[in-house]
Amino acid sequence: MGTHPYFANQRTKPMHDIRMIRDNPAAFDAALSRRGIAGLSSQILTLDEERRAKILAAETAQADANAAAKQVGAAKASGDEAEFERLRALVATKKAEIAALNEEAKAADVTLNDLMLTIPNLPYDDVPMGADEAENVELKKQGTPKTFDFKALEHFEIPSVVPGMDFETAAKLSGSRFVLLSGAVARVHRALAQFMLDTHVEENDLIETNTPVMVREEMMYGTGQLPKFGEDSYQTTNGWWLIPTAEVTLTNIVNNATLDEAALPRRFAAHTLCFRSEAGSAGRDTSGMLRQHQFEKVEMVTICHPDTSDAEHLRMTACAEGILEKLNLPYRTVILCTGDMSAGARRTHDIEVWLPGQNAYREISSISTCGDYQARRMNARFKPTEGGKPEFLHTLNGSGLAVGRCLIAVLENGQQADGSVALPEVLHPYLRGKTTINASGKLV
RNA sequence: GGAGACGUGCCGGAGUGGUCGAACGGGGCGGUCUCGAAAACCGUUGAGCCUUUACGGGUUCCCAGGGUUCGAAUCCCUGCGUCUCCGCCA
Repeated sequence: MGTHPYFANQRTKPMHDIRMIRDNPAAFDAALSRRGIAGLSSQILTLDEERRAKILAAETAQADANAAAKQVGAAKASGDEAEFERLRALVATKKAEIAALNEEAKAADVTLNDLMLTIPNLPYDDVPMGADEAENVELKKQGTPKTFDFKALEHFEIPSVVPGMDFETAAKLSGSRFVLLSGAVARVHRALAQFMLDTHVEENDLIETNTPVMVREEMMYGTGQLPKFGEDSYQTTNGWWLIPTAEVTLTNIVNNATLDEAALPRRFAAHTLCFRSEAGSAGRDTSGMLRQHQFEKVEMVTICHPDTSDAEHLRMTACAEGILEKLNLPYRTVILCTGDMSAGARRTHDIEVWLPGQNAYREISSISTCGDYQARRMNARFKPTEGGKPEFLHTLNGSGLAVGRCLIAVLENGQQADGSVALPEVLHPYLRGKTTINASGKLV
């Protein structure tokens, strides 16, 4: 297994800071052990030493050759043919030596990088240890699930919703895991997206952004979808990838850029389509529109100084929670344990909304701080105001929120005994004052 | 889809085989002048890696990869990208 071409070009340095590992191998091992990975630092450092020795040898030979090559011109100019020939031969000899040494140096470098690529990000100390989602820790519970004096239905069973949520026709058009919304349901779906984006722009000070949904392959490496998770996304015949989340476009805004520290933080929000193959999800959430190949999401991304990323993580979480609170939807917020976090995250908060039809909390937002993991892959840095070398930025991303899942939550939580749905007050202005989907599916 | 041009530092833009990490201009930073500011003038201003306690030294990078050459930003090949004109089109 060789290094992927994208990483072979040396523009990026995958995720881990080798200097940090050299300086404090014990801390590195300790953090990884919390993810169930045994001490790797000694293996890494051995490879690192070998790599540096090879580089030193290659560069020394190169320096010799350069010195000789420089004198060649002078020898020729002064007419000293013998000296000219001697130097010329010397450079030729060195050249072969350098080629061999370079090859060894490159091989050592590739070996080290390949190992580093397989290592997940280090969890922060405040992330609870655990094997799987059962060991996630609840941080907050907001709102009380409403008790219904009738059997709460799932969203696709509610009489007023049924006519506006057509899975059969969607299947005819596109297959399974698609839905055709119409009438009041489509309207409420649209209203939700508008409401979320407006709130983020006007109250949370995020920059409204409208992004492409097809991207170059390189961008999928920047945020970490590739090389390992390509089967989760779709690619067009001419090589573009359909974004599985606007995290890809919003975060890669700073791909290969060096920002002024004064320009930080940059906080973006975008409402986009998202596309996911849901490979490996066969049989899960097959009814209703909880899990689709195509869905809409309002995404938040923050690019910030390393010192502020913890505060930004809390801020972003609050931005997402605020949407649910305005919609009067009960939710709980959990911090994912080490075993449930994705490879790129250093800390993740999940927000789960109450779905009466399922009698359960279900994920509606996932908010992660990636530290400098993505920034290293993207080569995204900032120049410190007080001078000095550029440093890697920190990046965060979170849903704010998944529009389709939010629609489900609004419908299920608002359902009434007569089959109608009472809509949250904050949506009324977006519905020209309408407040309810009546039992026959009409917005009134 | 057809035709062509181009890819250089924070930006604009020179450079067609050696002395080029790269002219010149702009921007940024520091200074002189000024009560202060502007203007003017002077100076300074890329990044990665290796090495060094440090000062410093070395090496690589002019889209990427390969080739020619004693020597490449400069020549050749391939790929990627951008732009312009025509056609088509929401």
